[in-house]
Amino acid sequence: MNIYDISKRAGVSIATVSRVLNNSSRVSEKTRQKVLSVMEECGYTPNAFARGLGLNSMKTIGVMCSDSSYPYQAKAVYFIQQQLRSYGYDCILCCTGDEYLHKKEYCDLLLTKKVDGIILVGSGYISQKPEENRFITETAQKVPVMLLNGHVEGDNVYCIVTDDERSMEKAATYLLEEGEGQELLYLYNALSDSGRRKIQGIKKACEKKGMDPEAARIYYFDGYHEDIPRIADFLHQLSEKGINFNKILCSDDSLAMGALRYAYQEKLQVPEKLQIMGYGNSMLVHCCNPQLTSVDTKEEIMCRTLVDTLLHVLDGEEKPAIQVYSGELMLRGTTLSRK
Amino acid sequence: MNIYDISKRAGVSIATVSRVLNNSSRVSEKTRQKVLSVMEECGYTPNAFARGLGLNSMKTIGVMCSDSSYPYQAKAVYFIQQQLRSYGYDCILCCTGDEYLHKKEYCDLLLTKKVDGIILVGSGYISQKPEENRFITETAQKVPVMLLNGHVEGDNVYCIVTDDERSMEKAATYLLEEGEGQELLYLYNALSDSGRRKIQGIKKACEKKGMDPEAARIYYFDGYHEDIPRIADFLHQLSEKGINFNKILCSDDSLAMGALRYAYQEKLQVPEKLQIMGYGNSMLVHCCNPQLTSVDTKEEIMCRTLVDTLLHVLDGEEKPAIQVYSGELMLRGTTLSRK
DNA sequence: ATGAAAGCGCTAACAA
DNA sequence: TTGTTAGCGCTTTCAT
Repeated sequence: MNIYDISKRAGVSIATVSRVLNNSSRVSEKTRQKVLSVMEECGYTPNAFARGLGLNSMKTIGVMCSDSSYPYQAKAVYFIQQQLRSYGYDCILCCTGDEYLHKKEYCDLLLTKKVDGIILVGSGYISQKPEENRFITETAQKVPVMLLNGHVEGDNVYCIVTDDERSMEKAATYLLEEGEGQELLYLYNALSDSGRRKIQGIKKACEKKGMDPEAARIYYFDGYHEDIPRIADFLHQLSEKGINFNKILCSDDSLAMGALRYAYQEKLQVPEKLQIMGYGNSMLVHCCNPQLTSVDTKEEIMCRTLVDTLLHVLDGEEKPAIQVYSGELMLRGTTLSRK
Repeated sequence: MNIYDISKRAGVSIATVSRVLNNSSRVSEKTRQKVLSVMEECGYTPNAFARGLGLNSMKTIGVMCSDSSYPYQAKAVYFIQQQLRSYGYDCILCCTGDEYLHKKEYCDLLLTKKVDGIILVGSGYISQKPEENRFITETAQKVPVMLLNGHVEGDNVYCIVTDDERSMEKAATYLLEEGEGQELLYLYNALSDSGRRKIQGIKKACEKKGMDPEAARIYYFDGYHEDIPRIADFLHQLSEKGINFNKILCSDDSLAMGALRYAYQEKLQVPEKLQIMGYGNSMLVHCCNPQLTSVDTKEEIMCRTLVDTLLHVLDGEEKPAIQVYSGELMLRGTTLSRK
């Protein structure tokens, strides 16, 4: 069943059928109805490949992330997919891992598949080495590239980012001001673009409190973010080494889960003896006792904006290259509350 | 840049170029090298749409799930995507929600997009009403349909399932045998196919212990699985109503998080006063104190098997219609350990 | 408003 | 082993 069959049965030419298919206005209402009813009768659906060949688009967007099972990315992928569908677009999902070459290869793969645009989820796609970001601007010469939480300058590249530096600065400032002492430890496990911005925020907060930002207790946990027991161990080792802290700020809620486990193992009361703060405001904040203070990064609205922006760009409209959202501190039981 | 350009520059016909593209053995090594080098030079990649039109396939698989941000589904989608890619296939992700019509519509949409196969993630795709499962068998007349944790009979439908009934029976039996009394409460929040099998397992365990399976304390939490505070409230209300329990078995780890919150709010010591068991063995098991006893459902191996099976089917091989995996009890701190 | 016909870039049957 | 050629099912230009 193809366009010829329909045209015969409807007593028109294939051109007319095609026009109906593409909602052209240059078809009389009468013939349009006739053609539509024949299509209905036959249960006809146009061949997507042939259509793609003619239109040079199959209305699909490539969505890349390092690992879509990570809570943040999982949410992002979900929101993006939903929003794309509302515009009639589908998404091809690619989990690239963290290696530069894989990222680049997947990008090329998606171009080969002739997607209409590419979305990079997470700041892991931005490197400090400019040459490792070139694949993004190069890709953008073919299709619009959208970055969620990453920033790179280039034609046809659009960035939707959280103001991680300011958000982390706010979070750290809060902790430094609450409770006794300023033994703040910052724990992170991603060396990404946003990871670096977060660290800047921490240092800024320290500086403003008259502390030496270079002496800030900033530690990198080199392991899988879901490996809660190892995170706890890591903190234990730091403490064994004589590093003092009574406040832990984490780059991610799951790291904070490790911090809570550490507190439990060491029988440190939270928040009296140890304050803990996460980042992301994921479902994990409710999975612990007391509940976790965290920073809400407005993920859903960011994803919707990202997709809206992309679709406007595909429509040829002008759009801002960067759109920044601010994080919001969600105070809960793992931190002391302001008197 | 197309196949004609390449053929001209390489001094061969387009048929030969096409053969090289498709790894045909009917090309001399010399011309193959010549053609390949020209392709390389020109940075040529074949047009995927034209290729799809000719081959009637673009090597894409449709992956449907209700909400890819739910931890179980997020993991499944990730494993499936990775395994598909290792075979050179890509996946189009669709989040359908729970409504029957949406599921059916997405299925049709994927067929329209001419995917080579469809994977349904989660038992939510199976209804008790046979007419609501018909879209699956109908779809299977066009492309192979794979079910992860759902079971339906039909040509070209392949099911990879956890033995939820036996697994839940094992879990419930364990709880009934440990500690004082048999006040076991079963909490679930999905009325899906596997949800029903789990309940059967609970009843069976009760029966074998000489209890009336119809009197079993089986409760449905009608809410979002991530809404931990509401789950805790729900348990509180049950207890207010005079329903006694000192053991809670949950259909899902996130429900168990709610149970732990409840215990915390009521100051019930876990596991001494209240034993809690989850299902799924997700990262959440490490996010609480004590750590959560749960049932490991072998998600990764199931997903790999699913994709392997699909690819063999696409190759025309014969494959079993059902493959069943057993769950494994992972004992941790929220349950009493066997003496 | 409608139709004829020339692509789009590839595959594959058939011929050589 | 290689080339010729007829599709695949659609879009779109150019007539009418």
